[in-house]
Amino acid sequence: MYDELKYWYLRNHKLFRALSFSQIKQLCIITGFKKAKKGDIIYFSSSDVPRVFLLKKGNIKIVSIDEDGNETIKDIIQKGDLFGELELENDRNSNEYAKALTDEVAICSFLMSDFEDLLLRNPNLALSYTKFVGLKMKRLRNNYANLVSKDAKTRLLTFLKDWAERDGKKEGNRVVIENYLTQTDIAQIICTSRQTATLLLNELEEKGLMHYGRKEIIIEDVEKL
Amino acid sequence: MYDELKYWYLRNHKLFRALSFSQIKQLCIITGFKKAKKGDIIYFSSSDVPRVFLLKKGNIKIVSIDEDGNETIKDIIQKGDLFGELELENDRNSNEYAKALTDEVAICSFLMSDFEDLLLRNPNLALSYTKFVGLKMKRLRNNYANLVSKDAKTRLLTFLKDWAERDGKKEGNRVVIENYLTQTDIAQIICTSRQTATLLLNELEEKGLMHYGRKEIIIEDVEKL
DNA sequence: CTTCAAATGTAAACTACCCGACATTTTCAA
DNA sequence: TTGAAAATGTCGGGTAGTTTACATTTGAAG
Repeated sequence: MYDELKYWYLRNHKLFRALSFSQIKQLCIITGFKKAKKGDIIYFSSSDVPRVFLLKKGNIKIVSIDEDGNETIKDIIQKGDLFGELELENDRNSNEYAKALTDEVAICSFLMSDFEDLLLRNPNLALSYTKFVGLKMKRLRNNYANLVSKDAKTRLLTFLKDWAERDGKKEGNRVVIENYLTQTDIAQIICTSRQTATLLLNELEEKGLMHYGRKEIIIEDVEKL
Repeated sequence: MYDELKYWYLRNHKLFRALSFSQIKQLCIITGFKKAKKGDIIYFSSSDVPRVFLLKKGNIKIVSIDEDGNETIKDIIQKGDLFGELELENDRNSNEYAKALTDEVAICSFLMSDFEDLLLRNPNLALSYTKFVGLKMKRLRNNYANLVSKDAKTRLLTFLKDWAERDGKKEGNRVVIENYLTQTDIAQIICTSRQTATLLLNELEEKGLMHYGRKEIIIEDVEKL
């Protein structure tokens, strides 16, 4: 029954839809399964065997700590996303970990070596996977271009639009986003200081363009952002 | 004979080493081949069919222009690198082009669809390719982290070390790099203004740490950078 | 050998943003 | 309920780096 559940999770991912039952099974047998709640830390690039993870439910952030002890947000992972050693190269020296942003986070994982085997036996999957990684790369590129040429305000706006697009409930031009990020998180994502982020958010609020709440963010008109 | 040459180029790339002659041939038949000299512009994300490119010889930079007409260097491609629509997704709306940085640039290309076919028929290649893309992604990530948390001076040093590592001729701790970049290029790569880059380079020169010349760059002691 | 455009050097004014410092509010566990 | 920690709000000084503006040097084409 537990196995059935895990099967369902994978089966429902567009990447794995093309697989046969036995192929899924092959992954599933070795699959790890983990639940977490808000604030929990999930290590994955630690002493363990390299794994690929699939976020089944909730939201998490990938954080890395540099020599000086500064936290940097590397990525925000949403339901249905794959993460971990996507490069299929184990990379021991990066000290990254994941942190649950919402309650009820569910993650399943499989061994990288098993995944590789599966890719080898399933060229179609390999191709899909490559495209998937490519997509991630494109997103990263966009962020990069943004960071380089735009100021903090523009970056915030871009981020908000993006977030609304990906995660918001639309009602015409009005968008409501379930907010699982603090202003500090947002600041880190758009690469600015917390104070600047706060300032800019309040500025938007005063202009009546959006409302920032700890539980949800309401954008009155996405077009006007 | 011409075909033989192209075959050799591909054959010599680590990515394609595992392929049989006929498989290479499959790619090669449709392969485009192009030569360029310094300053030439090579369009690739234009009206044409989507392609994957392999830089056989020389160095090029990938540049994109944003709405305001600002040039941004997206990537520096070196001999042996694949580039183009690596995501295997054709992306019409990005106006990027490549520009030759050295004389005697040679590029071969193949149709994306052919490449996909090949990947489908050759799971091993698909896996290698995925890892290759992953590596690119990791590099991009590093740049990103650098840009976020370090100042211009550190970024310049990191870039120089990196360049020396990848492209320099070492004689002990002394490294000579063939210089195909202008200071403007370097500035764009490390995301700062030309003036700042000039300033920093001259600062390093005064300290006797390196010599910047238009033809070559000499780093007296990489360790001390 | 000229000429002209591109590359490099230099300096001052200006500014977006960081950083430290603190007040206020909210949340949550004890 | 209450107290402490985390999140948010606000302010001003300091500064790295941009921008503008111009001078000088280099190299390649005619």
